[in-house]
Amino acid sequence: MDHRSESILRAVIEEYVSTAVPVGSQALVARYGLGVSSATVRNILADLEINGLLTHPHTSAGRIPTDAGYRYFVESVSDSSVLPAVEQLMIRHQFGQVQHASEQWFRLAATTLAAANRIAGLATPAKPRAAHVRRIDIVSISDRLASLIIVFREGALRQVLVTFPEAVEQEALTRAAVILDGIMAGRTSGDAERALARIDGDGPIGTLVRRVGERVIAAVRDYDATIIEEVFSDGLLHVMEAPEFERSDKLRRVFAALENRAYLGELLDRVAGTGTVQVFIGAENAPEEMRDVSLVLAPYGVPGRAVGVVGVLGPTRMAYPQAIGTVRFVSTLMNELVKHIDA
Amino acid sequence: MDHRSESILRAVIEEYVSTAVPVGSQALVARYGLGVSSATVRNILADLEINGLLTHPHTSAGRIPTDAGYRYFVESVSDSSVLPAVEQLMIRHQFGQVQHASEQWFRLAATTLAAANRIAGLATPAKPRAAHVRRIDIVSISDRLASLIIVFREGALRQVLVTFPEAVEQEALTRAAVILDGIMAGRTSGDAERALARIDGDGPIGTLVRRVGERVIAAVRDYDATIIEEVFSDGLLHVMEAPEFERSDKLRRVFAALENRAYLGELLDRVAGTGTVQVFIGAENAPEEMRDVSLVLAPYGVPGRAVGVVGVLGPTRMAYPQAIGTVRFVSTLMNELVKHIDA
DNA sequence: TGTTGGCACTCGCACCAATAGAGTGCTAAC
DNA sequence: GTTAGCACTCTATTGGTGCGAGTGCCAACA
Repeated sequence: MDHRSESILRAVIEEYVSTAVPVGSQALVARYGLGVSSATVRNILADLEINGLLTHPHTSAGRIPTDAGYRYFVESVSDSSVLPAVEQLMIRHQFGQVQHASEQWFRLAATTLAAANRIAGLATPAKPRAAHVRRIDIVSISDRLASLIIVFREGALRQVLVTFPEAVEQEALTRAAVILDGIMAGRTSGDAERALARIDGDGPIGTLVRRVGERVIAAVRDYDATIIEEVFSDGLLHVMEAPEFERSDKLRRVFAALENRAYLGELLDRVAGTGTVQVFIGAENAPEEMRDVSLVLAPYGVPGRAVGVVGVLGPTRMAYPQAIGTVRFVSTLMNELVKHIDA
Repeated sequence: MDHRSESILRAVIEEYVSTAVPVGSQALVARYGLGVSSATVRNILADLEINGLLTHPHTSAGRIPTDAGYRYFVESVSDSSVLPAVEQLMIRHQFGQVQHASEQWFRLAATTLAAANRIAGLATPAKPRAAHVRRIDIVSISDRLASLIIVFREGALRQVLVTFPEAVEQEALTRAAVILDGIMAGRTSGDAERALARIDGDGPIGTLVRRVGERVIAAVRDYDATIIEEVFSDGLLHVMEAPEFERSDKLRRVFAALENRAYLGELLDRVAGTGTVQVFIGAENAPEEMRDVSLVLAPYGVPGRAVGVVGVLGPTRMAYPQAIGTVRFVSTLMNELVKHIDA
């Protein structure tokens, strides 16, 4: 494509992203020093429309970018979008504050992305395909009730209540925990199950170990089966403020679609496969409800082991370069953080 | 107040709650067999308006309830609103499914309340004023990094990362954990701090215990300082669908006010003090942004120890009797659940 | 051949007036 | 105390009008 056409497309997108108003030929020559008359710009706009990069709400309105237009734009700038050093420093500082509270990382990632782009920020904890148990602990709560705590190698934690048919002492629980810890630490659910099957001994401890062991395996399997453990999000209000969603129920459907995590899980797979920032624009999203929003997502974590995703969600009319820059930066930060844990 | 006036007020509220349209005298006589003419009803409506229970959007419109009208209505019915047995059974069944996963209780409570009332459901975990440590565990992650896990008597869990200046073996960590567990179990942050101060011994284990102990105390203090640990919510979409919020930004402000937990913390205090279902209608809410919504809240937990709150948030035009019934029921369920844990 | 000024044309939007309809408040009769 | 009747008020809707923004096209020009 023509260099001039390209810069006009760029100008249209820039203008439309910031004003949300269809942009006409006169506005372009007035606000962007193009060195040509509005008539020439009109011809070029018409060409861009024929090529499917722009469209018209109605005959006498200015142009707005199509999904394909945004796509072309994103392809042409994505590599060059780097976050300014000042902002990098600010974000890095915030993450420094919470580096010891791992459950806060995701919340902060979502909040940071939301605040930096004034749209919705998303983050999911890194989750492995097959979790490895790192530690098992059992805490007595009352005679017949105990709390089983499973720590995964990837840093996640699960707490399960276990009831017993008769009273069990903490001491017995501790011994059972030590045994289970011994046979299950470092194992996946399948390995742990096989190891548990080899345990024999009919004494009370043996029974206890088997009973609790089954619960451990069930919990690990359950964790494995969960595609996305949790979606931390922030700044959904920002998206509500966008004029395209102000008086419509489209956004409600987007939220509803987001609560069902199937699509996000699918995207996670695709993003994890590439290992870099990916942009999904409007109708490129499979679910009907997502056709009016765009997602900018990046994976983090250790490929092949635990992987999570961070990103933003906003109207297709979104400042893509900035979004790509912040998402890329936050994903590298998250990478640094989880690298230490998933050793 | 007159019995007839009261039943007309009731009819106005019932009608307005279900239609969201100001209700006129003719609609009342047509749909509710009042046995009087519309002119009589008009006189009564005028009286109710003088008493401040109803109001007028404009001269030629029907009546809508004021906050005071809802308040009067709620006072007159709140005791009698009990959830039908069928619904009780369904909800009880759902809670049965997750009885072993305590972190899911709050999520389920919010979801249940939202679904049953088609408005937003809220739930906060029960949190004590001064937390007691039940168990301390330390899991080595790498040479100089470990995960410190604190289990509170009330069932909550905190995970903190701890770094060390030099390499530390898991064995040393385990010994430190046993010592810390011994001196801190059953203690509040203050007690634990005093107990830690009495520990001496300059050996590597002593240093380790002090180092980790400080982190434990910081974490417990941090937990104590948190008024509300987390607000689980569901069904905010339902509220967005209400016609009064469909094309306005009021709801955005409500959400924003809710994210700042100060007001919810204040309400928690007030609700916990009474021990029963409380209703906060429209302008009875202190924050400006909350003037257009009502809250129906109930405490659960052990008064004086850990207390949490469950409830619903919706437009002032809300089916109060049903909301009160479900909130009361869910709070008793939550009571049963936590009773076992906070022993 | 590409660029430009000019101009007719289209369409949305804001504005205005007229009208229908819902509902009230008041009065007089029962 | 209740009711029918009626004038009155206010909203929401409808249809018509004019304005302005912006396009598309054409003819002239470099």
